[in-house]
This record gives sequence, structure tokens and C-alpha cells, in this order.
Amino acid sequence: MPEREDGPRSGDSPRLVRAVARLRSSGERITPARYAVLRVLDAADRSDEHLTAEQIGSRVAEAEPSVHRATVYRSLASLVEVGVVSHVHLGGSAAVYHLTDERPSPATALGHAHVQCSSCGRVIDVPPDILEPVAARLRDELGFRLATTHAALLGTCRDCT
Amino acid sequence: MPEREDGPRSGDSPRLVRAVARLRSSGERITPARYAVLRVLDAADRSDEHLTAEQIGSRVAEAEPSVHRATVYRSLASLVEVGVVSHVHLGGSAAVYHLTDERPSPATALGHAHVQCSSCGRVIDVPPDILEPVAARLRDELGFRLATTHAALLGTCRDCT
DNA sequence: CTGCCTGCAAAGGATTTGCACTCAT
DNA sequence: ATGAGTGCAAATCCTTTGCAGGCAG
Repeated sequence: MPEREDGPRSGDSPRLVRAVARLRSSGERITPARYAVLRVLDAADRSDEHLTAEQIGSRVAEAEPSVHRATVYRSLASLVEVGVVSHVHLGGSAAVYHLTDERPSPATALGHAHVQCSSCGRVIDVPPDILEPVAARLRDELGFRLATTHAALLGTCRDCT
Repeated sequence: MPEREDGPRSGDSPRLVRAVARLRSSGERITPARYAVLRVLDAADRSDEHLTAEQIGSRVAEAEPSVHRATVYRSLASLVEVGVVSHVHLGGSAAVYHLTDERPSPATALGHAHVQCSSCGRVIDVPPDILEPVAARLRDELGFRLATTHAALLGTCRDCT
């Protein structure tokens, strides 16, 4: 017998459960739409996918057909604001979303960075510390605090060279 | 007596003249629209401005009112393709354009990089070598060739801290 | 209950495209 | 003359918003 799809499920990953808890403790409401969005993002993370709002919308629609596209955008906005979800602006085209990295070590405070191949469009995760030297210089020379997570660097990936 | 606005002018900067020459030698045609776009970009560069396509369009309209918005986009696309103009994708919002940096020393091959304040929107130019360590790591570890010029890094500028 | 969230539809900004025409070469 | 470039309008893509009703708390 299948489980209901609009509430907690036994298959929910610890990370998902934590995300929901964090959302709740931020005073945000747990709705079927938001649950579905989080579940989609959690599943995507396991396969290292980076989904656009539209892709998230269509996957959400599989589980919760009644959820409107606009609601997905609004849900994502709320989730981002709370910090449960991060979004990355890709060059020119749509933004992609994923669950915010949780820090095993609370030392460095940032999630992973992204690079995108302008040829094939693929998004590649890179360790956050790769931008550390850049962040340091910007801080020292310009007083600029770099958000290493927020934008994708563009270039050409190995396969497209 | 004013000079005509649809052809070379005595006030045209050497850099503009070179850009036009390069455009011509690429087999592209020199039209009033393209001339006007280049002139706007040249003027903007002198004041360290980064213009969006729309801003370029309205400035072009002052000199050449008959030039259509769509033509500005198409002109910019051609200019970018030829390499005379570079465009930078800013976080989420519109792309900005500027004349491609010319290299005094042909050693390093890249123009300047950009960072943008997500609070006030300001775009700051930074020396291209700031991304060199990042480019090196991406190349070595992923075979990814970084286009240091193409995307803006996001963060918070000193004034908005 | 109360108001945060939602569904719907419609607007919005940025950019692109189909088509016929025009002008740089 | 000939096709690269253009003007125009309409389409596209991604996202946001106004409003009335609905469900989480």
C-alpha cells in the first residue's frame, strides 16, 4: 500500500527531515507544496542534479498535480529566505536550486560553488574553498564580501573542449 | 556645424576606430546602428560604466532614433561574436556589455573580471589575475577552462555592509 | 479562527524571432 | 545586385503579482 504524499513519509531522508524542522522553526508553514518541493530537491541532490524552478515544478506536479507553478516559485523564495535552499544564478538563463549544504564542520561557513559549461550547459559543483583566495583578496583590497555560493562561473568543460 | 552621426567622426577614439576596423575585417558590415552601439560603449568605458542592452538601446536612440531595440540586441550579439564587445551575466538580472579589453601586454590573454553587489547592484571591475588561482585549480582538477570575464561574482560591497 | 499560502490569470521584464524590406559592400 | 542587417510586431522564456479563497497553526 502506497503512502500518502502530502506529509512525512518513512522514506524521508534525515536531511529532508532536518530541512522541514528548520522551516517550521522559522515560523514558516509546512504545506504539501513546500513538502513536495523539498522532497524533489532532496532527491535531486542525491543524484547531483541542479534543477531549475521549472524542472522542480514539473517534478512536483508528479506528486502533487494541484500545485501551481507560481506556488513553486513562491515556495522556493520562502525556502531560500529561510536558508534551507540555495539558488544559483547561471549565465543568462534560469536559476537552479538545491538544498543548502549542511556543514559537518562548523568552521567554514559556506556551501559549494558552481561552474557552468557555456557550451553544454552542465553545472559542476566545486569545493567552496576554491574561491577562498579570491574572497580574501576582494575583502582586503575592496572591502567586498564575496558570496561564493551565489553565482556560477562560466567556462568550458573537459568534454566540450 | 555638427558632424553627421552615422559615420566616422573626428572625435572617435583610437579604440573605437580599432573596434570598427576589427569588425570590418571580420567580414561584418558597418552600419549606423552598429556604429552607434560602439560609440555608446566607447563613451561608457571612459566613465567606467557597465550598460545593459536596454541602456545601450536608449542611448543609441538619442543619436539614431530610428534604430530599433531588437537591432541593438542583434548588433550586440554580432559584436560579441566577433570579440569586439564582451558581455557579463549579472546575477539574475540583465547582462551588461562593454568594449573588450585590449591587451597592452599580449602575455595574459584575458580582460577584467567583475564582481557585483547584490544589495546596491553596483558592478566593480577587478583585475583578471584575481581569478588565476581558481582558473588553475579548475584546469588541473577538472579540465575546466574558466572564462574569467564572462560571469560576475556576487557579494556585498563595502558601502552596503 | 486568523492570516499565511495557495490557485488562477494576467502582467512583467528581458530577449528572440519571422518576415518583408533596405542598404553596405 | 545580393544577401547581411534592419524595422516592426509578435512570440518566447522566466518570473512576479493581484486577488479571492483555503488550510496550517
